[in-house]
This record gives sequence, structure tokens and C-alpha cells, in this order.
Amino acid sequence: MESKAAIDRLSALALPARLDVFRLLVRAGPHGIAAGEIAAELGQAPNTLSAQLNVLSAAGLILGTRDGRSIRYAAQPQALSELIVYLMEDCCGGRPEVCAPVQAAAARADCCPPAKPKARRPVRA
Amino acid sequence: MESKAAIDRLSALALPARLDVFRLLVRAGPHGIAAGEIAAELGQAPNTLSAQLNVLSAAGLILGTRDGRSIRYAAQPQALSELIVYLMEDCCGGRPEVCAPVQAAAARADCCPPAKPKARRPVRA
DNA sequence: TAAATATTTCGACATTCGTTGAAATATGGA
DNA sequence: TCCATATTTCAACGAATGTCGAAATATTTA
Repeated sequence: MESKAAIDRLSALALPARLDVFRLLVRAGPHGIAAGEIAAELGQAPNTLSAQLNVLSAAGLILGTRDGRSIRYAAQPQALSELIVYLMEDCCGGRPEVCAPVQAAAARADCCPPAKPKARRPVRA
Repeated sequence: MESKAAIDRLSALALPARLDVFRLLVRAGPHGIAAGEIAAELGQAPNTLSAQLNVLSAAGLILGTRDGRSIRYAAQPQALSELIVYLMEDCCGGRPEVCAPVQAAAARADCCPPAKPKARRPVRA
């Protein structure tokens, strides 16, 4: 991913109110939540929330689609994983301190259990 | 990790000049780089760079130690991995879209090859 | 001690950012 | 069409942020 996009996503998530919105939407799943419900859930004014949604949308982290008179916003999980992968690449070049704990976390059974363990290429031949 | 610390790290990295500094330091390894060399390398004014270093330090992403008349700054890779793990936990609860690509990236041989593959707990018993 | 090098701190400035109230737009139902 | 609901847009304001020049601090060397 491009550096600019990474910066956009980092700063989009770097405000508590927006991080709250994003986390709520990730947990809500692909169906998303209507803007009004998000505002009610998080206790934000509708117009303030709209500004946050704009920032998150522009960063590609969420996507809004109209549903009747509401607009449902859904997280774009791959946008976060792209960002994470981008950050992880900083540690490449034989420096595993960053990736190792991430790998461990990703491998933990309580976080994202891989439904279908693909054929795993052996680590060192 | 705490939400406030995560926000601090996100916003510390959300400025191109600072992300450049951090990436440079991660690649430089534990020995770190003197502030002046960083400034020269990235073409930043010394006092401006000092402000960036302060922000990154306050966020726990880098650590400066005096070495003669220079101060060497070294990345704290675990600070980044803590942040990444924090972000990844958003996807927990049976929603693997975020973690799966991260897991794949972490497992790629060209990024952080696990030197000693630990005993791997089977994925599903 | 004095001078040179390395880095930080301070004060000021312009810019950006987040929030708010009011008005505007869009949709669905009577 | 008219009204109610849902959300966004606009303009303005205050707060926070990044950058700059100048001065201050810390360290080494002569």
C-alpha cells in the first residue's frame, strides 16, 4: 500500500471518537450500522459523527450504503489489514522483533481462528 | 495495551516526517542513529526533528540514549507490535478478515523468518 | 576555561483539526 | 403534495499541531 494511504488511515484512527466508531463497526460485521444508531450508541451528535464517518470513509476504512432513509456504514476489514501489513514491513530485513509477537497474536486460537488451515509451506525447507 | 497509548502511537505515526523517522530507526536496528544523522538523512532541520523525536519518544516508539555528544535514538519494536496486536483484536469474535491477511504476511518467508519455529499447537485439536 | 559540536528548548506564527448550531438534501409514508 | 425522519453540508469558532529562528544546555577537546 502507498505511504499516503497509510498516513490517512493512521490519522483517521488517531482520534478516540473515530477509533471507537471503527471498532464498533468492525465488531458489527458486514451488515454495518446506520449512522443514527452509531451516534446513539456512542453518544455523539449526528453532525459531528458525520464528519468522523467522512474521514473514515475517505481513508477507505469504512463504506456507507443507503438503506431506506438510513445510511448503513460497514467496516472494511481489509483496509486495516493492509495498514497492519504496511507497518509490519518496517521490520523486514531479518529483524523479527515486530512480527514475531504479531504472528503469535494472529496464531492465538481466541483471535481469528483460521477456519481452513491452508497447506503450510515448511518454515525452512 | 491501553486505548490512550494506542491513540498516542497512532497519531505519532500519522505524520509523514515522523513515520519516516520511525521506519528509518526500525531498519537501523537496536544500535540506533544519532539525532544529527537522522536529520541529515531525512533532510529535516535539527530543531524540527527534535520535536518529532519527542513525540515518538513520548509514545514509547523510540528511545534516546546519550552517546558522547550525540544522542542515539533506537526504535522500540515491541511498541509497534503492541499497537498492531491492539488493532488486530478489533477483529476478534470470530471475524477473521483482518487477522487472516496479517497472519499470511507474518508467515511469509521474506518477512521476519521465524528463526526457531516453536512447537506449534495444532489449529483445531 | 574557552571554543566547538550536538541537541534541545523557547516563543511566535500560520495551519490544520474537531465541534457546534443552523440550514440543506434525501427518502419514505400519509 | 406535505410532513416526518435520517443524514449531510456549511460557516464559524476555539484548540491543537507543526515549523521556524534564536537562545540555551550538554558534552568533548584544546
